[in-house]
Amino acid sequence: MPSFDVVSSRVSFPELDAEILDYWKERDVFRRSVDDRPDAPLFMMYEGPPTANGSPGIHHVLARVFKDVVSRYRTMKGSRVIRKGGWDTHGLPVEMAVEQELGLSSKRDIEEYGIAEFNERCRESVFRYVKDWEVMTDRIGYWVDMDSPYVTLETDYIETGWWILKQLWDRGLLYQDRRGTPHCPRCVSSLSSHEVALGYRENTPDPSVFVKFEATAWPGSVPTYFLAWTTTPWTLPGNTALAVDPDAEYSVVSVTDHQLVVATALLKVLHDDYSVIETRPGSELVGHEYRPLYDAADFGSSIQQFLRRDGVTQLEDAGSYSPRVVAADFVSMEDGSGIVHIAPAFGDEDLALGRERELAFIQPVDLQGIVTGSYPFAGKFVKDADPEITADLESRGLLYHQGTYRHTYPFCWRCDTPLLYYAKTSWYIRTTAVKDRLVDINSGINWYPGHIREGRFGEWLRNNVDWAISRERYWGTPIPIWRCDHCEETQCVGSVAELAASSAQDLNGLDLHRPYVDDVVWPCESEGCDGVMRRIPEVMDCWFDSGMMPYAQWHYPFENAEIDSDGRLPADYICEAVDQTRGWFYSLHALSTLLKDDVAYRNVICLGLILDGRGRKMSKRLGNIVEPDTILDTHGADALRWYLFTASHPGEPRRFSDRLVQQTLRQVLLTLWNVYSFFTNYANIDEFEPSQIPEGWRPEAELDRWILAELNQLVQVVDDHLDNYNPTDAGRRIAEFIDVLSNWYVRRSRRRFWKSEIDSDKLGGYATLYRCLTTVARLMAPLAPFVSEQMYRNLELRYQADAPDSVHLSAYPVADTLLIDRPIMEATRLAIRVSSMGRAARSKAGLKVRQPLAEVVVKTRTDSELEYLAQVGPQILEELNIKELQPADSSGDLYVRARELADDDGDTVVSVAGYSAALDSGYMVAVDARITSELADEGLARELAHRIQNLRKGARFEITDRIVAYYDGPDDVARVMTIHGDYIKQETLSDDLFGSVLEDAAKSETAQIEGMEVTLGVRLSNGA
RNA sequence: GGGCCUGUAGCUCAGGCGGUUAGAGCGCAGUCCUGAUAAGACUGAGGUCGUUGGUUCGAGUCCAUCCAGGCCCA
Repeated sequence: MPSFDVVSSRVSFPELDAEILDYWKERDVFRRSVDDRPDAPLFMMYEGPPTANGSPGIHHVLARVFKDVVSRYRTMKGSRVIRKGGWDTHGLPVEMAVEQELGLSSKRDIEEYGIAEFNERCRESVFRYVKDWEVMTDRIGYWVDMDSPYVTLETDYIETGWWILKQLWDRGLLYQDRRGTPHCPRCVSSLSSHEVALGYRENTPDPSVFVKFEATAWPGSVPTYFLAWTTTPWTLPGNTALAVDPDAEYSVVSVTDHQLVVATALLKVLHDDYSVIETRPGSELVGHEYRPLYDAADFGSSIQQFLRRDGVTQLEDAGSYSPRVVAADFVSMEDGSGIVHIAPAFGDEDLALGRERELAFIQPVDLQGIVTGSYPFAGKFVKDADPEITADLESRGLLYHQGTYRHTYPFCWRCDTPLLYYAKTSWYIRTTAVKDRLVDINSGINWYPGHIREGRFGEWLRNNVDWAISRERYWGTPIPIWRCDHCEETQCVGSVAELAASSAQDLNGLDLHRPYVDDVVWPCESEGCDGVMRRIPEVMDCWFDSGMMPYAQWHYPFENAEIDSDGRLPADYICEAVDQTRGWFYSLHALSTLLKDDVAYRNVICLGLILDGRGRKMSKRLGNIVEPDTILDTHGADALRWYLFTASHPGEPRRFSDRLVQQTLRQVLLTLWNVYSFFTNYANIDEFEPSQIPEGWRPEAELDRWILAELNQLVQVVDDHLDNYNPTDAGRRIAEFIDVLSNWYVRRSRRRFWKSEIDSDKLGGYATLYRCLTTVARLMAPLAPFVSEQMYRNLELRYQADAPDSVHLSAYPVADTLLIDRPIMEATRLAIRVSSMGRAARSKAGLKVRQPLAEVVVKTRTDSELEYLAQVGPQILEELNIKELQPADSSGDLYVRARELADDDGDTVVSVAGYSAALDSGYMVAVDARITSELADEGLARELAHRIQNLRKGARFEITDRIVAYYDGPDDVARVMTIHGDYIKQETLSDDLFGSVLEDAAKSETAQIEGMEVTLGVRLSNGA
């Protein structure tokens, strides 16, 4: 019975993945990795909930594997890692998709279709791709609790949200206000500042118009106009004032037959000839009245006005208005004309100024962005009305100039409609009340990369504005505020029980969504009021939903009130892409600051965006999302994971490339696999078992001491990197180790394993390689969970009955620092370098490695390296196939002459005194290029042995089969076959070499060797 | 306009505190090695280390400026 399962060098990683997935499922490994250690320290990972209304892309895989690697590492380090899956199910994106499917295009359509039915469709749609997500999650080896995920639409989840809002309400942090709010006319909803942040688009063209407002009582007989600038002509019908800087100087200039008033500093905007008539400060313009461009009374728009009574400013109906010039402190002297068009119905600054100066308020546009009233351009969408307004003004001589202005303008992050600023009431959370705490608490968060903390995120927090949380939509967490329809009575409801009590109804089983929750009403209890308490129509921003997951996933505080103290708050670790800075990272942080005055997460990896092959951001909208399935089916999960971890540091953006995944596979995973396969093949031949390694065994052979030194240093470094949330450098270091393990350790050790007897040297080799493979398997388990599991099971588990049955339940390796032998590491590095240079020297002189040479002269950079050279000389000689090594110093004749011949720029190989010498950075490796006839014979012997080996291989003999070889060729061949017969026999496991042609050879060939025609043939030996 | 990040070979990326001639992988051309390897080694072509200044005996590295790109914000 073989010691280990036979490992073929040909491996299908996708098939291996499937086998391992079955194993995990069978043994319930993931659940046990959490549940079987109730007393272990807790490590909390929060899953940022994805929306499952679309299939997952490669960028989702990126985030998920970075979440997984940390969780698996912490598990192996002994923590109990809680990670509950979650689904984000509410919000505009969901509504958008359903609207599209149903062919609805407005809120009116939705209401005609029916809110109940519409929301039912939304509910269905968000689980449509859950299966795809589960399959992907499983397939990439992301361990997360998908059996009991939190779901933002569930009653318990919503109830926690209500509780939170009630807390804020009681503290006066939840309020309603009329503001100039970014508003999407297609979605007919306002957006929060962080949603706006998601949709800025640069270089957006907008009209740039300079408009003339005619002053009505300007002294003198020449018509005089105030020149104002705007990029939104559609707001002009809403104009009720012009603002000037009272301290700036304004000029009155004469142009053809009229006069214009412009800030002196901005006279450069005038294109025509003009002459300055007079100048006066802005303060002297204040109070001047002018004729409105469109008198609201003539076009059917209602006129209201801000009036201050007893210190309270309110809007009241008015029959007419007289627009005038007012002073403001925000008038720019950078662009425009220094006179700012004010429309309180739109911009936030305009609205504030309207209140302050008791201006008129005219709203000629509805919430869908359609111009109302009887304007010539009524019924048009505002952006379409722009050119018509401009043309109309031009025909009336009120347009001074028009052009195009390119600037960065916000668009709806989901539907790409340009946003309008629109004065309306919304609900806000007063985050500005805790702004300092937001900033302070952030300084205690460990950000990767570190610059995010003070940079992007810190900057964002320092510019914090109140969080607009209401959405005039349908599918979302309903805002739990009930209001009397007659009086001012308002109640914020903090739980379902409270709602039941207030409404005196049994609400068991009530769907808290609209429209059902809207049906819960009760009589107003205010004295003498006969009104009815009804819920306000708005639902919550879906970012609020995701931000409250630390509490809502446990239905806190209705259940699990102990999370405050049991380690489940806050998270130890979260990880999402950088676009969540204003999204989830913020909503978690804001709510945690408000509710707990503490961090929501201690460590966070902020991933760069994943780009497509052309460097563009991947998004559903562009349709350039890479499907993970194809990659997984061809290269396997470990290759994809490894690539994602190591291709670039997590914070950097990365282009995704299938080619590079394949490269990773070959270079790292296949190389390791081949070492593994090599080991098991030979261990099986020799019936090596780990139990044969003596207790307290220490490596003796130089190579063994070297690779174990490298291994233990690797353990230290990798552990340190992973402890610092850096899988990238951890993976890169492991890959470097695999490279030297394969290309130096195994290469140099092969002959030790070929020996037929098993001695202590060979046993040392097995012990060493066994330790390397088992240690690497554990080290890389968090990164490549599949291949490491397979190696662990075959190498360790079958020999340790009491070992955990999964590598992911085993302990992370600990370095044996006593084995980290620095001198031997440096010596071997020197051997590798000298060998490489020696090969260069041979190659340049056309001396193939199979041809033995007499001597190599090595000059090192420093004297201390000469000692190393003595130590590793035999390795170098064997590697280079040379008889003797001669050390040299900088005064050596050969070195001096080589230096003279070499150009002083760059590496070079020169030919000097019969030697071929490679020079590099103060080193020289010179090989004696002279080949004696003895050396030539030896070279031929090696060549013949090599040919026979190839025939063995071609005949598909077993590695251990003994054979008989036949040859036919010139005398030289016969001579060498005789002189070096023993060597050739030993190398090729031949019992006999016959100088004739074998007719029925298992394999034979006739070839040109060193200019001679030689025929070789092999067959299995029947003797021995 | 402001903030943060990035700029090194055709591509993907390394280059602690400033220090001899700036590296690796992939790709291309050629040679070699191989009884673990789907691999590996060597050679060649390919670099104004984004630009321009500065500090220094010495700058890919530190400072400033500008340019380009990305993300974010006004």
